[in-house]
Amino acid sequence: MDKPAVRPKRTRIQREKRELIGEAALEVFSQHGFRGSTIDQIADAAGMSKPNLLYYFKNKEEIFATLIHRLMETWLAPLREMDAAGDPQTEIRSYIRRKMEMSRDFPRESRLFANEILQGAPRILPLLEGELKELVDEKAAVISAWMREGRLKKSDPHHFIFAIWATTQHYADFDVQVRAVLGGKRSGEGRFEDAARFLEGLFIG
Amino acid sequence: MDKPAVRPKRTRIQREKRELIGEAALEVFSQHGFRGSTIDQIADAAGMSKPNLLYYFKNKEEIFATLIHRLMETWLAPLREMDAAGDPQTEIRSYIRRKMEMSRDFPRESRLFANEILQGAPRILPLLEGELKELVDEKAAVISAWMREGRLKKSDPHHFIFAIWATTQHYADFDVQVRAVLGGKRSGEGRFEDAARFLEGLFIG
DNA sequence: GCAATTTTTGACCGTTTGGACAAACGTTAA
DNA sequence: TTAACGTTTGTCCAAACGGTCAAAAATTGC
Repeated sequence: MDKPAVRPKRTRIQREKRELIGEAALEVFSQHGFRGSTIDQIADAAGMSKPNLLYYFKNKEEIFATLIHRLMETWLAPLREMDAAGDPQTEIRSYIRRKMEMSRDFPRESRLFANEILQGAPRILPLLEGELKELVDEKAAVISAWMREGRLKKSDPHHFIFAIWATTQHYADFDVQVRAVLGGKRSGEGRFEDAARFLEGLFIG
Repeated sequence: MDKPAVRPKRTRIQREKRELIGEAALEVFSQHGFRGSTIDQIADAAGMSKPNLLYYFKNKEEIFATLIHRLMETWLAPLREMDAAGDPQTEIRSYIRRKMEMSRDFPRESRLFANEILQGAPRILPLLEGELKELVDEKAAVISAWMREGRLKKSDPHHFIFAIWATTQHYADFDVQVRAVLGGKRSGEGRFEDAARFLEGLFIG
């Protein structure tokens, strides 16, 4: 209905600059949230002037929307990879590993996403109710089958998936708290490894 | 050092109005975050004019700080109640229940807290590194003892606690997503009950 | 009833912010 | 050389915002 009829043709510079702005915006937005970030901050982080930035994105909203929509793909990839034909334990373990790696390697993306959901998901609610729900329902069915076959401990598959999301993303979104509680000693980079091992035990063991 | 030397004496009206403002501010802050909220919005929600509100709180920051510090008490209470002398299974189950009830009954508080942590906990970092860390270390030791005695499945007690936080708070903080994924049918109020049962099975079963 | 005190408000101010715009600058190719 | 096109910037504006202030209104204590 209201999709962009034509994909705008972009020059090399436009592609590069939009990419550069996206990176800068991710940095800023993930730290201060949408309302807490200013176009000037993003422009500074991207090393350009505000009007110049607005030459590439028509407004602040569009920068944010572009970012979060691009992010959604990356975000769902690990769940997509879960293979019904594989071994349940291995599949779950891999899923947890991948999600944990994302928390470790892309904490800004995780926080950006968390922020959007916390505010009520104003920009991506349709995606959650559509694409995401479909994917989760599909994978929940897979997990459910595994449970019926006695290859995985029985429980509610939807809440099972929620629990994996919650626990893995916790290490990105609540990182400050995790580090504060673990204290200097154990809050080195090893904490992600420890957490991953713990979660495997929790969800599989 | 820099503590308020004297607790300011407050009239009945001051106590009532500060309470009223707190309630309004919780509503607004939990929806839009600190920077996304305006004093006018809070004043409106409290049914008073902006200057009037600023007669009770010297600025926006003070409203927020008051809220979040008051919240911390409530937030830690359930963990405080965990009793080393009790039965491990019962204690863990009660803890999960209480945390789940808080997500159901005080989602605004949960989101306010999540927001603060996401932004790097600028106002409560000392509390996290002090009071919270001490409490968690203490309870982790209790859990650890239970595990050593073979009364609870062995795992890392700190990550065990994190996992309970993450999963229970998920149902408040990511409520929109949970409801979107569960869809109309199963996203009624029963979802908290379902989740609580699932989590008991996960952490105890 | 009245003076002292507390509470409330309208008007106001300086700053920040998102965004517009036209003019300048740079690049390319006929 | 010059026309065409893409890129960059300085300047500007209106709205939103946090916060002040003096004065009016309400309440309280005697």
